[in-house]
Amino acid sequence: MDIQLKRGLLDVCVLAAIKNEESYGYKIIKDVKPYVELSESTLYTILKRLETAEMLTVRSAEHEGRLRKYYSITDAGLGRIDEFKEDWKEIESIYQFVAREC
Amino acid sequence: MDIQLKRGLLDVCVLAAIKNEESYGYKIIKDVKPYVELSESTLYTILKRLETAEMLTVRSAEHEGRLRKYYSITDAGLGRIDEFKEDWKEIESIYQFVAREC
DNA sequence: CGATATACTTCGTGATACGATGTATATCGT
DNA sequence: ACGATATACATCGTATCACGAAGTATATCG
Repeated sequence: MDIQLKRGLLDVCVLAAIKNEESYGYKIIKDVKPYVELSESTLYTILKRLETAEMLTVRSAEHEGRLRKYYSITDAGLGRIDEFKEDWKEIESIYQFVAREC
Repeated sequence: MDIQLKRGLLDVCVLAAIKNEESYGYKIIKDVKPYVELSESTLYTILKRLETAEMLTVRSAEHEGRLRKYYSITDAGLGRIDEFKEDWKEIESIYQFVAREC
């Protein structure tokens, strides 16, 4: 998919991936993969950004000798998803405008 | 609407605005306005980019003493719109993923 | 005659997706 | 026993891009 099109979709995809239960980097990538391709460098950039924006919280825990950082969504994160749903109406009308035959 | 979300949508909106008949900057902004807000500086950047990518062609003509640059879509431009329609299927599935309740 | 609309242009800035690269451990197959 | 692969997180540099600000210039309307 077009890179530019992914912008604005990725943040919200990551939030959706931790919406129901906390998750960690590698799992998020796998969960999101069926919908969008997401590289590790991109994901960790996004996670840091969302953390700064207080849309998620982090806790570190050891899992089988390896460190894992578990991410949980906050109310602000849930609010971000709601905003996206609002924006979706506009996006759909844009699609109609672009795809219309005449 | 979220700026990041607009990326990838704007190019295609501009192409859609000249899809059926040639148009010019000021008119494109007005035609697209009901769907997305688009500033002049953004539009002219986009027009230049699309021209470089050979998705549109330009001709200059005088109109009531003022210069106007008329833009027409090319086959590559029409192809770009088709690509967007393809991407749309993915975008919709992303929306389902993000907006699902569970 | 000033405000507003039309019309195009350039510059600088901030946001951001991604490839490349690096570190480190666990598991699986042969 | 050992190499490949999967798991897991991190950093850096680059290219792309939307936008506000500011500028130039003419036409129209009240």
